[in-house]
Amino acid sequence: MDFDKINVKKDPVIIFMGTPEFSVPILKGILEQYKVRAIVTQPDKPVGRHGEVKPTPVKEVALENNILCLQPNKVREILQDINVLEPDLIITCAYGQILPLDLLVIPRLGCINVHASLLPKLRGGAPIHHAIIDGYKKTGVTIMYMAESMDSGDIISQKEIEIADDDTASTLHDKLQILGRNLLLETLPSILAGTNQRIKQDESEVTYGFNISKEDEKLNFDDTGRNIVNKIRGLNSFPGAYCLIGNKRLKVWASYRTNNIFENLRNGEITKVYEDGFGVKVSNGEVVFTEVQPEGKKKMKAKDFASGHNLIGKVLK
RNA sequence: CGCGGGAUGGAGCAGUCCGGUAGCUCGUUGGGCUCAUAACCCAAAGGUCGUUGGUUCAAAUCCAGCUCCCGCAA
Repeated sequence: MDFDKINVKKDPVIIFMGTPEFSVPILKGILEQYKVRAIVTQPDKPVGRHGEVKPTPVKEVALENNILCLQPNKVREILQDINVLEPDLIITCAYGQILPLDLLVIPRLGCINVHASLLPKLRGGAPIHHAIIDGYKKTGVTIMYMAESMDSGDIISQKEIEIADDDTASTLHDKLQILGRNLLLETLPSILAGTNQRIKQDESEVTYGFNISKEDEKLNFDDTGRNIVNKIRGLNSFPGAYCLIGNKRLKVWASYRTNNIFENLRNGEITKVYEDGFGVKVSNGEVVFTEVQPEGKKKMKAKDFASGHNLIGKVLK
């Protein structure tokens, strides 16, 4: 039988590249409607306290669905394999490595990426965290073509979302992964048909949200209450913001700011113990910690922490 | 065998080095004070000190093993 003559649409050959939890709903969304020829993800790495080697969340989906899974240390190592598969389209989402130009030019329809911000805002590896830390009022997801320099490619489609005052990086992450899945599924037909739009990024509007560094996780009580609270919720629930009490780390998981002024206290000094936590003096007022976690302990209500420690007069750093 | 902290009434902690009556800040319950209160005062209940074994006249405490929890680093 000659399949070309009975008008059977050939499935596009799609390769998916992604790694963390964020990519999973997006990959699953694709799998509901399309075939995926191969999945590329980061190598299994030792994770956790005992160095257990665990597959990446994306690899688990590949295994469940019996899809070819490649885990090169460097993408360059699998250029040949990708070439052989003759992909029509490569879809990436939080893969974790820069794709070389040699790879970008392989698929007939190009390489597209699902990025968790409204590009050109927040290019980089941690757009969700930075959207909150940097005090953005809204963010979103972008489907774009991939270019050689990071997150600079032409925009295909975008969807916007408000950042709520009680959003954390974690809740925003969950909202954006759903938004990203929906937007990708809406956009894919036009991409596969070659009818999608393609908009250049406005370079004058570019901001960055690079990966979180150790220094980013440390609270600075000379900063404003607003910035401190944003940092705390922007790093919840991973990796967490911390400060030092004595020489021990204290992670801070939740907080709010007040307008109370304590002029004769130093920045970082405990102000008061309240019903729902304890206050810390900051440059322009006070931040009340409501959930904390000392080294070696579980998360606890800040009020409970205060019960077991005499905090008045202590200074956090 | 990566480094380290921890397990003590319902919660958070002290006590362990140097063995000898179970302590602190809260919470809960009852009572009192008050126009009133999440404030204050008084009282009560609630713990075989993670687990197993050892040493001892005597173990939360010393010794050995085990289980579970967590921080750092990757």
